[in-house]
Amino acid sequence: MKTLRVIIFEDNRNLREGLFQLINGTPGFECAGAFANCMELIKDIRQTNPDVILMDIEMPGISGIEAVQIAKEKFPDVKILMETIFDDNDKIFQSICNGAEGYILKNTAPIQMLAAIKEVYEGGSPMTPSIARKVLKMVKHKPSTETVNDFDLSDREKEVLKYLVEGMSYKLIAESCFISPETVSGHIKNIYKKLQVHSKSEAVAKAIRKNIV
Amino acid sequence: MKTLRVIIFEDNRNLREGLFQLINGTPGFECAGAFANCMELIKDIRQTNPDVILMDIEMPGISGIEAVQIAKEKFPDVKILMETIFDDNDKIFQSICNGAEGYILKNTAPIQMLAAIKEVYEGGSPMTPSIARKVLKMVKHKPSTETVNDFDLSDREKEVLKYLVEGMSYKLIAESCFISPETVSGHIKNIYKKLQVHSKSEAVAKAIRKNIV
DNA sequence: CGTCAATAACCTAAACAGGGTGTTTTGCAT
DNA sequence: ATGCAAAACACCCTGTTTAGGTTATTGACG
Repeated sequence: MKTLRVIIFEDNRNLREGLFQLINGTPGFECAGAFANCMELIKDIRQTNPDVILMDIEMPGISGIEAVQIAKEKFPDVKILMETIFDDNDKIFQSICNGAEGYILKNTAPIQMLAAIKEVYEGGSPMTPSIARKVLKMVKHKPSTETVNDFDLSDREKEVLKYLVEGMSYKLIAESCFISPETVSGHIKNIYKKLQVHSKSEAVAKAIRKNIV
Repeated sequence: MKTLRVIIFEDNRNLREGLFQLINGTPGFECAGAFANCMELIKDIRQTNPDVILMDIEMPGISGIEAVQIAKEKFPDVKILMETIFDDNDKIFQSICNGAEGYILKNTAPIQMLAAIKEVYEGGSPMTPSIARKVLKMVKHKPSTETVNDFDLSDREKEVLKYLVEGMSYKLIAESCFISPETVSGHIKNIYKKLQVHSKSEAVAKAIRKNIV
């Protein structure tokens, strides 16, 4: 199996050197660089050509979160494993949005740290359970898309509503459904009653917001 | 430390009995029950009073996903660790929404299985890296609310558009803005040009979808 | 001084909201 | 199978709203 090239961005000297030793001392791993900040991020990455980057979230100057964004833009294939002391919701969320693959706490045992490096390389997203817990809460709370409510619309009414949302006139809807415009009008009257609205635009807004479309 | 009471819902007999042996054979763990289906879910939980439930996602009759919902409703404090063969996006997502805490693949090593049980009990959300990867994608893609695009609408135009989305007629908007209906009409013409639409409903749909409101 | 946003007005054809009446289809229960 | 109720269909009428066009004044900004 290929030896994994790893580089480290970590401002704490002890930790940085500790990780360097750990990685270089383990068969199958190789630490191609260990840097105290991200001032020369692009250059550092280019010169070391890593498979995986270990990135501290909290760093002076360019933070790990910004660094992820920059690095991912230039080197989309490199896997990034974030290291953090605090499992702060906001920072995790930002890192995710910027494209980091894994998230582990710094107090993770060395053996698991190495396992995590290997896992990000293989396409997984290792994360410590406490961080995973927070990520789950994000997933659970963000898409507040529920509303089983379809307001008792019939199939035909839903179809007509869909066309309404697309901005079509009664006439166009009639053509799409192969029915007369008057019938469309009839359906729309019923839709309005069921949604309790009085205009196309209100119906469209409600349809989108309540996710009926 | 307290011995963890675990129960299992798993239709595969070999796996069920294997897990039962594993858990009962490990100090600090105790398997209080192992069931082949969720027909008597509530009764089973009440009688065994578990700390953690190991729940197979794929089961005949009541699926693990449904079971999570039912169980969490009656016993909100019990931690649930889902087990699955396939890391199917949709099932994971549903389980999360129903409130399960952890997600591991069935081929996870026994030692990690036990670690996962302990972790859910302690408030974490253990998950195998491949599942975590999918969860991350959900977080990352769900709030796709970006679109810095506000289509160069002026402040007044945005205000008018906001009222449009609320379903107001030109006349009502005019009153809300203390301007004449003709002026509203003028603003709306400009809005249509900028959004490249030709009706209220299209404008409303675009405003909501592109998040201008 | 020119440009742009905001304001205002007028016009016309088309579209819409809301009300009614009536037929055909179709699923469901007796 | 028979018959009811709910959908889907179709048409009419009336007044309102909207889309799209033109034109023009004001004040702010560089």
